[in-house]
Amino acid sequence: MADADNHTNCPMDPLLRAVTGRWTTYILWRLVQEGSLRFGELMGLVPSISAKVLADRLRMLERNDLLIRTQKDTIPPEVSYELTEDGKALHASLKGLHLIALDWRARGWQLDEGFPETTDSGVREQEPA
Amino acid sequence: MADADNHTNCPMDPLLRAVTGRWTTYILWRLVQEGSLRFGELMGLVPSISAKVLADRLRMLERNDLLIRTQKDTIPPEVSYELTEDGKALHASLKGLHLIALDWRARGWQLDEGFPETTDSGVREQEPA
DNA sequence: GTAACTGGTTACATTTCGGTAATCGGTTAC
DNA sequence: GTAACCGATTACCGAAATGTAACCAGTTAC
Repeated sequence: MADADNHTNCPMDPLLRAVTGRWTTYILWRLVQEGSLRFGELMGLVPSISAKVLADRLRMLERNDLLIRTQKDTIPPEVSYELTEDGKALHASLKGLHLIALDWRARGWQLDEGFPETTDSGVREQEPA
Repeated sequence: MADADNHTNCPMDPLLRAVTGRWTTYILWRLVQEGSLRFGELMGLVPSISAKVLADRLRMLERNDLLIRTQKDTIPPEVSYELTEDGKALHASLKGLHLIALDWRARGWQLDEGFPETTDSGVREQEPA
C-alpha cells in the first residue's frame, strides 16, 4: 500500500497514515513528555489500549524509524521505547493542528461522525401526508 | 463515538479523525486551490474515488461545518461545495505536517506499513532443526 | 508445584472502512 | 420510448482495523 496506493501523490498521506491509528498521537505525546517509557508504563498511561494494539503501534513506529526499542535481556525482560529525532520532528509538526484543536475545543466544537443514535431529541420533521 | 470514545482526551484526536479518511486531505487541498467545486468536478479531480466515498467525505465535512454545500434546484441539479473559514483553517494547520512530509520524501522516506508480501527476496532465517 | 513478573504473540470475533454495481428523479435530446 | 444529464443513495461484499482472551518464556518467591 505504501506506494502503489498513493493515488493522490499527496505528500502528507503517508505521514497521516503513520500518525492516524487510534492512540498513536497520544503515544507520541507521552514519549515526548517522558523521554523513555517501558511497555508496561505505556500500557498504564494509555487508557484502555490493549497489548496487541500497543505492540502494533510500537512496531509500526519502529519500522519507520520514529522510535527505538531497547531491550535488556534480564528476567523478567525490560524493554523501553524512545523517539528518534524524526519521531520528535513528526510530533513537533503537529503543532499547528494542536493549536487549532485547542481553539476549536474552547469554542465547543465536537466531531460529528454521523451516528444518528446519539441524537436524542427524537423530534424530527415529519413529512406532511 | 465523538465524545464517549475520547479515551485520551488528546485534543487533536477529533481533528485527526476528521482529516484521516482516504482522500480527505486531497479533497481539502483541491477545495483550497479551486475555491468551489461541483460534485462531478471532484469526482474527476480525485483519482479513482467512488461516488459513495466522495459523498461520505463531503457529508462528513459538512456536518462538521468545514464546508458548505450549495444546491441549485435546476434540472439536472447543480451542487457545489466550498470550504468554510474553519475548513480553510484546518487545511492551513496541516502546513507543518506538509513541510516535514516534503522533507522526508526528499530524503527517500517511505511509510512501511508492514506487509511482508511485498518483500520479494524470499530468503528468511530458517530455524535450525 | 504454582503463581507472579514482563513483554509480548496468537487465534478468533466484531466493527468499521472502502469498493462495486444498481437504482432513483425530473427533464431534455434523439 | 429511451438514453443522457447530475448528484447522489442503497444493498451487498470483502478487506482492514480493533477488541478479547488465552497463552508463551524463564526465573524468582512462596
